[in-house]
Amino acid sequence: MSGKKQGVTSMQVARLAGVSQSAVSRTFTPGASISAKTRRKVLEAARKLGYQPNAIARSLITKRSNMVGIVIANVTTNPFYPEVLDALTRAFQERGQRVMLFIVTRDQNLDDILPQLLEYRVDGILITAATLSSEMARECERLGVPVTLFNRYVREAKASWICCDNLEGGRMVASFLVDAGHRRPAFLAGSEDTSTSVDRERGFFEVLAERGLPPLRDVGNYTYRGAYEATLCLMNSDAPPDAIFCANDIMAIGALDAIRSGAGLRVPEDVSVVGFDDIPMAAWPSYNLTTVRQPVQKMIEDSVEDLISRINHLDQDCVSRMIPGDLVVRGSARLPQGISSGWVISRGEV
Amino acid sequence: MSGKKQGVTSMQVARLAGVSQSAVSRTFTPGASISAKTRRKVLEAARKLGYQPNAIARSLITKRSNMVGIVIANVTTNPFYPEVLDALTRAFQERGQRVMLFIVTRDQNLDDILPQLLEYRVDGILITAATLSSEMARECERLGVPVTLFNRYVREAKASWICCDNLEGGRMVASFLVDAGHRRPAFLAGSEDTSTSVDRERGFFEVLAERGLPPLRDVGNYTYRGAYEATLCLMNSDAPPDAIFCANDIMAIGALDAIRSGAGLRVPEDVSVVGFDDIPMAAWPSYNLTTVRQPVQKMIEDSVEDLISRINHLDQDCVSRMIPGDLVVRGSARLPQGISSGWVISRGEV
DNA sequence: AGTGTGGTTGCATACCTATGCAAATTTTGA
DNA sequence: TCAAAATTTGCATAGGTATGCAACCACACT
Repeated sequence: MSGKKQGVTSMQVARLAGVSQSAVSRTFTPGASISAKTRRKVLEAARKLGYQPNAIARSLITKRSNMVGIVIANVTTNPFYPEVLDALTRAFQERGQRVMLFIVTRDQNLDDILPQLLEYRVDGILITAATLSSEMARECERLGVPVTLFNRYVREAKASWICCDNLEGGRMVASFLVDAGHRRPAFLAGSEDTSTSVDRERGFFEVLAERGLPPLRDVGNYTYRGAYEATLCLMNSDAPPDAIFCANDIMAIGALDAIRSGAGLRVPEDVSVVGFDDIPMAAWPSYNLTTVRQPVQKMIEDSVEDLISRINHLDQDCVSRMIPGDLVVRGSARLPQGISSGWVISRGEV
Repeated sequence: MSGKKQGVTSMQVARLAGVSQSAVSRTFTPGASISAKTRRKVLEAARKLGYQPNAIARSLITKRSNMVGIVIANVTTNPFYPEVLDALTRAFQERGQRVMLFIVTRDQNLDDILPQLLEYRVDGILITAATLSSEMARECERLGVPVTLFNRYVREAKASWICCDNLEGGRMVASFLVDAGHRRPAFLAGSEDTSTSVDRERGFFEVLAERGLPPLRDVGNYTYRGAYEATLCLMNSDAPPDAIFCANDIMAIGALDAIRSGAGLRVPEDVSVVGFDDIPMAAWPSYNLTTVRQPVQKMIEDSVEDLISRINHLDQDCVSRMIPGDLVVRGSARLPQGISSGWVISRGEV
């Protein structure tokens, strides 16, 4: 604690400019009542002294920190989330909100994290790939801090959520595979305790059940390696699947590599592979992955819009929004009659 | 602006507990002089009211925000950086520093961004994959805000930097390839204006010049697709290279795919490929990439350590540290005599 | 000239907490 | 038991800004 930051204050600027501290404040407050002349004097003095308003002091008095908290998990394990973080952060930056970031491990308990955000009186909180206890939701509500969930949903808690329609996504893939003639499609789960994986699985098996097909499955823990090994295991079983639907793209890529290099089979001639997310890698020529595209841009826009809007109108209602994904048809899965590679199929078209 | 946050203040807690506001403050200030009995009364009252100290007000008076700014670029284009961001954020979290995040486009001008951090009186700033104008460096110094650069270095500016030894990394790769008998190794640059790419290239061509070999090169713009196309272009030229050293792993993977699927050649029999970073994908069986591993953990630790330490001792000197990377020998490049796949070669061993 | 009008300005205060200092209390030691 | 030492407590103030209010000013209009 040596050395001294001697910040320049509005008082010092006021003295140099020969005006009151109020005038300095008003100069830096858009829309405040200030004449062009004094404004000029203040700006001149501020420039000379290298003055910059103290956002901390401002927050204290306006009760608006202009900071939002972002809580995110899975940044390293799934390339989908860096994209999300990037887009979210930019969106908030553009709207004049600073971002206070917390990275948590998969579904780590947020009850230790949120208080750290609330301490700083963030104006709002956006939670991605993690979920919220109802006590914490109540706490945020009590403090008047709106919360928006991205890709998770909640029942009772007073919070908005914007979510890709994972159930319908799973259904689309199942229909697509069965229509293409597959009789033994398997599901490769991410982890048993994330709603995204669970919902994709449920939709998938719902349709298989309707078509009278058995529910094959294994777990890949959302990782390349986990999927690689699980796939080898599946393919070496007595009755191997003829198609694999993976809970995300990274696992689909792991499955694909396992089928080709590990098991020495061809994709999609011997086995079809379908993923979920549509990360940039999915389009790479060596994978050319058929997958469900999450409508990221739309989801981001809606989330940010909702949070900002509720920050400005604290009485506004929460939104609950399921956004459908599109099936992007590439080369890693056999095609049903009448569908060509390169198609993008939206919900209801199949 | 409707609805009211009526935050609970230390004053209200004090009244309920029948003590002074000072007592409340001291209860929440580690090491402050407070008896167990009053402490208990205060905590009880605080619990009843749902009180939580206001970090904003605290920052105002202590002149310590306990926030650090992280500025980062390339989060989406290079999987190396999400890893870095993740590790950095966790490290700061563990040390009780909140993270204020700014994501910028590649080498966007930071002169617009940093003032936004300084407004909030962050205790320190860490800059990754972007660089700092000397005016801004001076500004930060004037305000007593230490700055640390991660993977960039600066000459005159008063800032610490921790950087992978890119020059030496380039030299290692060149020696390795030439020793393996390559006569026409090419360099695939990231972008012309980032020091990482420039230094890797310089080290690479230094050694080639010493060995009397010509400097082949092209540019891949740090992306998979850019590398894919540039590689095809190289391989279709009159005198194609017999090895390609790429400025990062993502490009190396693009090059690899281009050589195999695009040009129909074998790796490493026809062409060797070497990358830089050692992202997780590099170890995937289908790529099995020989690459230079950046000592991420060490770099992270050093950076965070330096910044925190300089926050606590503002007069402390800045550090300038080049950390050597290791050559991780896998299967994408032909081997020199006496070296087997699976080796990790540190600087000086070749 | 007088009155009214709209725009500026400064004063004083509030935001919420931490902390130096002196007073008050408890603990220690003989 | 009493004085001295050690600990705890409350008072008052500071930190840097925004803003309601009343005073002020310039100007136009009658």
